Amino acid sequence: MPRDVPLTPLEHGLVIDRGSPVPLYFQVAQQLEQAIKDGRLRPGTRMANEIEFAAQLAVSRPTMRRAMEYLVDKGLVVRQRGVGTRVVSAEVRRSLELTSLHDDLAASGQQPHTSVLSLEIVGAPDTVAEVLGIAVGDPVTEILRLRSARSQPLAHLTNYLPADRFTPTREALEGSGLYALLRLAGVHLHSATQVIGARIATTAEARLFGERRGAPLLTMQRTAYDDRGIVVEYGNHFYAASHYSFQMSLLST
Amino acid sequence: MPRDVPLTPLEHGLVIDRGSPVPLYFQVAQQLEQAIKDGRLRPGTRMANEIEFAAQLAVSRPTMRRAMEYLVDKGLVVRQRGVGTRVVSAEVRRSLELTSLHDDLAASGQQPHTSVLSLEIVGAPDTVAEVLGIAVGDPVTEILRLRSARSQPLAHLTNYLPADRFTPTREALEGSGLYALLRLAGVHLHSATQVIGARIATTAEARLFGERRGAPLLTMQRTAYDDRGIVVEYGNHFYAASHYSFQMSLLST
DNA sequence: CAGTGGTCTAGACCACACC
DNA sequence: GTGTGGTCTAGACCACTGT
Repeated sequence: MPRDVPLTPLEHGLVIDRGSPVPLYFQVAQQLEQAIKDGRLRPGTRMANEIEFAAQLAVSRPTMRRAMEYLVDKGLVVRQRGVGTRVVSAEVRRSLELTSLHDDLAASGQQPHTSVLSLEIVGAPDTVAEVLGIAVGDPVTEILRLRSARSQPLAHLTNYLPADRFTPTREALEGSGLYALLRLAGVHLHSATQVIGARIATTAEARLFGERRGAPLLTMQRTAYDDRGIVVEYGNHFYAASHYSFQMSLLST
Repeated sequence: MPRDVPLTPLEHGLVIDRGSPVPLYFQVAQQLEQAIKDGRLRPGTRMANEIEFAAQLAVSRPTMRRAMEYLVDKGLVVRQRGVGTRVVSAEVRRSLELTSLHDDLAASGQQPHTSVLSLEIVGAPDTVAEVLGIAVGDPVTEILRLRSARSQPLAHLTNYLPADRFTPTREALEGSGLYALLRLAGVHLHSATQVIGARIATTAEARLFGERRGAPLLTMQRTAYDDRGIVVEYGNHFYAASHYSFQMSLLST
């Protein structure tokens, strides 16, 4: 009788709306996710098995199963055959709430301010042309931005986009992140690769951040791809290491 | 008739073995993955729809579907309702072959060499105790390693593990990565969080890498969690920025 | 042994994209 | 329209874990 801890009965207030366009599995998954996040399903508790859940919610087992898989993919729950399903610890959950492809700074909750230093269409320099897969001199949108938090400049961002594709306005760029704007413009982001390194600031770079020459900088180059494998954006950024670091979380396998 | 490009017929030599303990969906998924990776399914080609695939392989549609979802999750394929399934471009695919939670250096194919500088059980210093969730002074395994590639030292790795859990041998550590050893020891890794930053090397640190004081260092702190939310490992590392950078890829959403 | 999650089937209907 | 992927059902059997 593996009821070491009493099962979590379904009646945690889950309701499903069969008239909604939202898929059933997603309705269930989201409500369970919320229940975990606000503590109604406590860390370490065993959940009822999927058959029982399915029966009580009057959905089929595959549908219930899909909801569970969603939680597993999000790292909120661990399943073991023959054992059951448990909610992960609060600490792990907190650590997983960090983002990755999202705008770096927005997540850190420091109300960042972005000023556009420059926004123009230029001929692609050779390194940019190579990355974007276009010819040297082809028109690209070049965006230079300075990000600050608590009026301390933290990051200098340089981005290149193929000019024919989409060119944001200054105002839009000050209001939201580049990725959000791309999504609004109907670009289907697929994936990105990035390289993070470090180097020493030049005098001019250090001055940007109110530091001295020789200060450590974090650097990041990122290339973002489209659904169709086309490069959407190339970014070359540097950050004041004394005020900024990259935080990320990883799920196993 | 949306057959802009002739569908990829099933007969790319896929075979399934119903006697195998390997799940059907996985057999199919792996063979398709292989076909994409070695070019038999070329980038941009449309694949036959899942009904056709299922019929030709004599599996049910949900099973075929699950194989497709595996490819989507790996970023190898893009699906659009009403349109079809296409293989992503070769460039995107290559960019996605980079790892994340795996051993950093192993993937870069530089045949790294690891020397164990020190391996002992010590009382937990306060920061370590806090991260591992144990009391200050409790026994922890402390591992100091130096990683080199092409006989150039690149990284200084410091790890702490709860001593009661698992203590690797020197020999094992020189042969394989810490994470591989943990897995062999039956530890179910769940997730990890890491922080990447930069700073300036002290004289002693610089000497390790054959550099001068003031050289830029990349730093990384990582905390890895168990299935059950217990901290398995805490690492505090620094890297010679002139010879090392972190490369990673991200899948959208 | 009983209980759990993991796999698989053979259907069905729906939502969306394109012509 | 037609064709595609997205959702959903109601069963079945298997594999693993624990007692």
